[in-house]
Amino acid sequence: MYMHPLLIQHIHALVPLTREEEEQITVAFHQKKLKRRQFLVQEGDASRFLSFVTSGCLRSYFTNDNGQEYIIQFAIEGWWLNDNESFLFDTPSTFNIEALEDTVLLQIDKPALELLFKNIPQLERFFRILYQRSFIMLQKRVIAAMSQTAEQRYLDFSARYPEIVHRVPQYQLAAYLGMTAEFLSKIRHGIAAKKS
Amino acid sequence: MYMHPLLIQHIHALVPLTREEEEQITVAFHQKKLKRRQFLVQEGDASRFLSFVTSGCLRSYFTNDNGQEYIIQFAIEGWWLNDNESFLFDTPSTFNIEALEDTVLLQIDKPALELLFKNIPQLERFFRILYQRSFIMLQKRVIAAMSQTAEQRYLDFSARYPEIVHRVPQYQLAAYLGMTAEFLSKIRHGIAAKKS
DNA sequence: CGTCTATTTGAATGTACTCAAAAGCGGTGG
DNA sequence: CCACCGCTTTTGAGTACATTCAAATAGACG
Repeated sequence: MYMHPLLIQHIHALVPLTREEEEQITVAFHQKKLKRRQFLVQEGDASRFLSFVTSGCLRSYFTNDNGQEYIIQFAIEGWWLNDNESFLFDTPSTFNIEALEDTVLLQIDKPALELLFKNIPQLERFFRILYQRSFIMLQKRVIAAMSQTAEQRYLDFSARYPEIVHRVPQYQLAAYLGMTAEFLSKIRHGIAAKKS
Repeated sequence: MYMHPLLIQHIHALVPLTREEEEQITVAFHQKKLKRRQFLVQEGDASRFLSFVTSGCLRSYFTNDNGQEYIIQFAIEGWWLNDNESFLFDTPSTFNIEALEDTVLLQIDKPALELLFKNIPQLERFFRILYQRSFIMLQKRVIAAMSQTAEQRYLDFSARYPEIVHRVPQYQLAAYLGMTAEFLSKIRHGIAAKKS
């Protein structure tokens, strides 16, 4: 069975793996394809799988009582995503994950992952480092949300993730950055005016 | 040498440990005491130690170009803290950690921690789970910062962490919640008025 | 008690939001 | 190839939430 090499590359970049371990990891994951606008997880579902994106683009978001959507994360090739709380504690998912493009994922469920952890301590280490890094990134996002204006947040994000900016619709970028679509439009207008 | 049992209890709550492993962990940490207002880390320092609080209270915060302070985290008994980015990547710290009360910590440096990870795979698992949970909490904080009013954030925090609310000065709570001290005062005034 | 720090109060201001409507854009079918 | 439809982005006016600055008041600690 063909399996995309990106996953092993990705893990191997942080921890050493033997050929046999690579093989064990590879067979533990299965592939899943999603069409654009298809949901991977919907609010209320159990998020049974941890997913790694090999191609495409998704968003995870939650909807508040007023029906307003807030995007928690975008994920493109080489990114992991799932509802961690649902996956870790076996609770219903509090948010939705939707494909923004046709997407291919590699998935693993919790029992299979626990088995891998047992056989391959290096994998536990990999995820320790991965979550530690994610933690650092999220702290930066909290600081940005608290201390920066909407324009600064947009400029910083554009500089850091230009690829995502041109792949997702503008109103979803606004929902990620914590502002309204109208206001982001005005910010962009303002920036364009300054340049000339 | 006396060592506070809270650390081992804390780890043991998530992963099993043998007596020997407990002993190994215990001797790897050393105790550090801080007086109120003393700094554990200052911006620009290398954050060489990972710290676990056995008593007292600290804050980690960063200062922006205008001199305004934003609190990233409070830590009381049973909490970990450090500048993860500085610790993980050996870069200068971007924020400060200050004791808000007389405080006792257990500390470990990176080489000693790596040695423990090598000898005790369960400890790597412990930190994987710890960072995963921290990640979940931070995602919630991002969502709160984006989607809730200042009053809602204050009420939610008060309900979840009443102990911290009464231990730290109000202006620092404001700096954690992402609002000015003046506005938090007005919020509290408004809530008191509603109740009567 | 006096000094320093923290909290409260008020007025003016600013940043971002809401609502409404118009304009732009991309795909689809005639 | 053009016309239409739905979705996205833009524009504008009015408003709300939160900030800034200044000053008064309250509290804590030596």
